[in-house]
Formats: sequence, structure tokens, C-alpha cells
Amino acid sequence: MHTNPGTKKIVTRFAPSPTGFMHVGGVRTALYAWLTARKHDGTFILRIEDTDKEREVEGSIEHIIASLSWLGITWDEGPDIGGPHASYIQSERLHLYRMYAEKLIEKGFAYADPYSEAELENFRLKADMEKRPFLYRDYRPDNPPLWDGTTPLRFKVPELKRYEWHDEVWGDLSAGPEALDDFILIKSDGYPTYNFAHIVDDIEMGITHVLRGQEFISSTPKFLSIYEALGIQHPVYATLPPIMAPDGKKKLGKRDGAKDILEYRAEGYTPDAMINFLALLGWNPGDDREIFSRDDLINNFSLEKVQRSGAQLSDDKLNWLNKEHLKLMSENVRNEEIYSRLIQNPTLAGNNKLDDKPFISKLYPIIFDRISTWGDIDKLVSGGELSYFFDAPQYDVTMLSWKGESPKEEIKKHLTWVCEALQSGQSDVFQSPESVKSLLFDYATENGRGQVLWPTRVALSGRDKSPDPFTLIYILGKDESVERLHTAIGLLA
RNA sequence: GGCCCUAUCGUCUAUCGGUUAGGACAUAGCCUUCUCAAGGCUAGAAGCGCGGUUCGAUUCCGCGUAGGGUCACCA
Repeated sequence: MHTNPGTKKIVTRFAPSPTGFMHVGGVRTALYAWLTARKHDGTFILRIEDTDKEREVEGSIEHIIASLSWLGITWDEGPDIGGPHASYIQSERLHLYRMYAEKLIEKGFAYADPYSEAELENFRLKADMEKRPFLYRDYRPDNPPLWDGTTPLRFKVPELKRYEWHDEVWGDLSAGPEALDDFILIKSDGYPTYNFAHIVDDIEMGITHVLRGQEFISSTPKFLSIYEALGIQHPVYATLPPIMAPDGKKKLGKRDGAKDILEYRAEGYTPDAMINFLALLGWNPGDDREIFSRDDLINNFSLEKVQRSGAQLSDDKLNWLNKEHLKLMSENVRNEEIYSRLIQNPTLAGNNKLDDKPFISKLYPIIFDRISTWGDIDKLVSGGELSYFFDAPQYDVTMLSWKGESPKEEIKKHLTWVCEALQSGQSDVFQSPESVKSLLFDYATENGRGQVLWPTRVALSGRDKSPDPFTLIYILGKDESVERLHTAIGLLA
């Protein structure tokens, strides 16, 4: 980092526009800015850039707040909590943009745009036909009218020159005068453009580090020319690489099916895993570590290690990471989450086994092994993969035959033996899968494990895939296991 | 098209001129095993191309190629 810690308190911001939900792209930008602030004991500000009233979507601010809150990305100043630079909503700061605009007019760096939109369109078409880029400054009026606020206010580029600047991520960058133009500062509806408003706010709010996506690199010379016209030093820039859509073809965007970040919450990802995942999408610690807690991230994050090339979004690693984070949680918390998912699942509604806590607790490890997100629990239940724990299984008799080879009489003989063994078993036998196993294992080995264990397992679960029969017996208990074995024997008669 | 930028396994990435190019996800196989799951082990898998600099280039430079971004009264 170029700034000396200690010299100046670091202030970063996340400044989304309220145009709908947030996807991983925006969230990662917020995350990196947040991490940068937190790492240096700085300030993180949330600011809403609502200067485009056309594109504004109702409820977006709440949605943004909900998304960041879910992820535990906390801000020190923002629209909901206020702060020394309130308001944090641009539409409530119009007087400030006006003030800065007047300043530029005074200095001769801003003027009223006299052209109609149709006239502008003509200029553009003409430039297009001549195969040269359209630049408004080529048409800069000699004697612009006084600005009365009903026409756009344009910036007058102070000097056409090559700008060079430093970016914490990309290093030294530069762009020639062709990147400069007389862009609009204040629109005819009275609202400032992004190009102008964000600069005013960053100045007013004392932002020291601006982190944003690389779509802004090419307009940086414009920003620099404004700072220059105002005679104010620009903040440190740190440009983030794009996140690419899963097909790797282009930048992830809402139009290409980018997911609402809150959908991840609904699917049962944990905020810690999500943050870990997003942090790694474009940043790495420089070594082999992959699993980071929130604090690890804050301590290890650095802009220098941020990637320059775009990273493709892929859920595989997220699923793995989520599982790893689930493993890090305490067993109690995990079990509570599993339980609440079970009782909320409609397919199990009203099942009285849900009230049998000792029974349910035996189910926890079985379920935990089979999920990578909390939402997977619902999939297991809905997919019927756990239904035999709650209700007597339904299955075809032929399934009792291992590989379809064993004669009925033999299956019946084995099941009867198992049944009797269980009935004569003392209660301590049913205290663990291991003790159940020791009760049945020798017989199974002598008579062919497949021949004995397969039909036993099917009799208990009714499924070709399930946990092993010892575990099933342990979970279901002596009585229910015996009952199910009897049912199977009956089917074979 | 102009301008800006990027380029290592399928994916995320390590390497700050000298490595058998490392790790992780994913994939495959094996072990465990009546079947799943979980777990353990193993394997395959990469420097876009051509020049140049250098004793030596994945690494530095140029060109090409490919990809991305941007050229709004959107942010």
C-alpha cells in the first residue's frame, strides 16, 4: 500500500445505485473495500448513488442493506445510521453538487449545453459516418448561454493531455487526451451524473481509497481532470478485476442471469463461506491457504495481492468451501440448524417423530455427512432420501434379493435370524452402530455379507441406497427394526 | 473502429529470471464397503504463438492472436 498507515486514516466506501438486487460482483467490491477499511482500523461508508431516477427500483436500498447485513459487512456511516456527512443518499445532497458546479462555472470549467438531444444525435451520426469517435468538445459552443439549470451543465476539460496515474492493483496507468471530453456534470433534470456526483461525495466524505470495478478505468482520466479543475488531490485508486459469467465469455451481469446474493442465503450457504469464497475470487494470500475466517480475511487481505485478470464464477468451490465452514461450526449450532430445517419441511409436517429428540439427535450425523449447504437438507427430505426414518418404507419384494440372485427361502432365513438376534439383544446393544454390528457381523460374514446385510438394509429402509444396516438399526431402535424385519419376512411368504 | 487492460491445468490460483511449474476445486481410479454418504490414497491435467534481451525465460521487451472493459442527460 502506498499510503503510510498512521499518516492518514483510511476511509473507503461502497456506493451502489439502487437499481435492483446485488449480485456477487457488487458484493465483492463492497467486501474488498470493507476489508481494506477494517484491516487498517479505518472507516467504511455506505452511500447510495440514486441520481438516475429512471432506473431506480423501489426497495433496492433495503435489499442492499439486507444483503450486506447478511454477510456481516458492516458500515460506520450510511443511509440507515447516519454519520457526520449525512445524508448518504445522493438525491438528498443536490445542494452540494450545485455548489461544486458553481465553483467550476466560476473557474470557467463548466458551461451550459445549448444543444438539443436531436442536435447531439446528429453530431454523433456524423462522427459515426466519418468513422471517427464522437467528442462533444469538438462542438463546444463559443458563447454558451448562462446556465439556468434547465439544460445540462457540461464540464470544460481544462487541458487536453495524457494523464498518468497509479492504481494499487494495476500499477501505473495512462491514457491520452482522446479519453477526455466535455461530459455532463448536471443533467437537465437537475441531478448530477455519476462522473460528477461521486467525486463531490468522495471529497466531502474524505474518502482516501476508491475501490471499484475495472469498467471505470477508462473514465479515470475524466475524473482526474475534474480533480485538477477543482484543485483537489484525487484519492488512491484500486481497481478490481471483473467477475466473469460461468461461461467465461463476459463480465457477470444481471442480464446474464447473475444471482441475487440473497438467493445464496435462501439456498443455505453461510455468510462466512460466501465471504471466504468472494474474497478468493480475485485475491489470494500468496500461499496455499484457502479457508479463512472473517478475522483471517481482515488480517491477511491486501490490495497488492488482488488479481488483474477476470475470474470465472463457479459454484463448485463455493459448495466445497461452504461444507468446510459447516465443519468449523460447533455441533450444537449445526444440529439446531438441521432440526429447524426438518421441522419446517412440509413433507415432514405433523410427523410425530419430529418430537422425539433422542431419535432426531441420532439422525444429525447422517444428515450432516450428506450436505454441503443447509438447503441440501430440504433436498434430502424432498427427495425421499430420509423418509424411511420417519415412516415405514414401501418397496417391492424383489428388492430384498441381493443382485436379484438370492432365493426367497434364503433371504427369509437370514432375515429371521437377524430378527431373532435383535429380539434377544440386550438394550445396550442398541446404544451404538458398532455394538449392533458386533451382534450381526459374524453371522453375516459366515453366510455372505451381501446375502445377509443387503436384505436387512432394504427391509429397514426400502431403498437400494442408504446408510449401513447397523446404523439404521441403531437409529430406528430395537422395536421398529424388528417390526420392519417382520414385515419383510411377511412379504416373502 | 479508437482508447485502456488481461493471458499458467476444465476452474480459482502460486511462482516477484534458474522449480521435477506448487496448491485447491472439479474429474478418474483405488482403499474402506451389502449399497450410499463421509473419509484416506493415487492419477491425469497448464505456461496462446512468433521474435528479441539474457549463460538461462512462464517471468522482461516487441509483434501477432484471443479475451475483457470503455467510448450515454447509466452507474
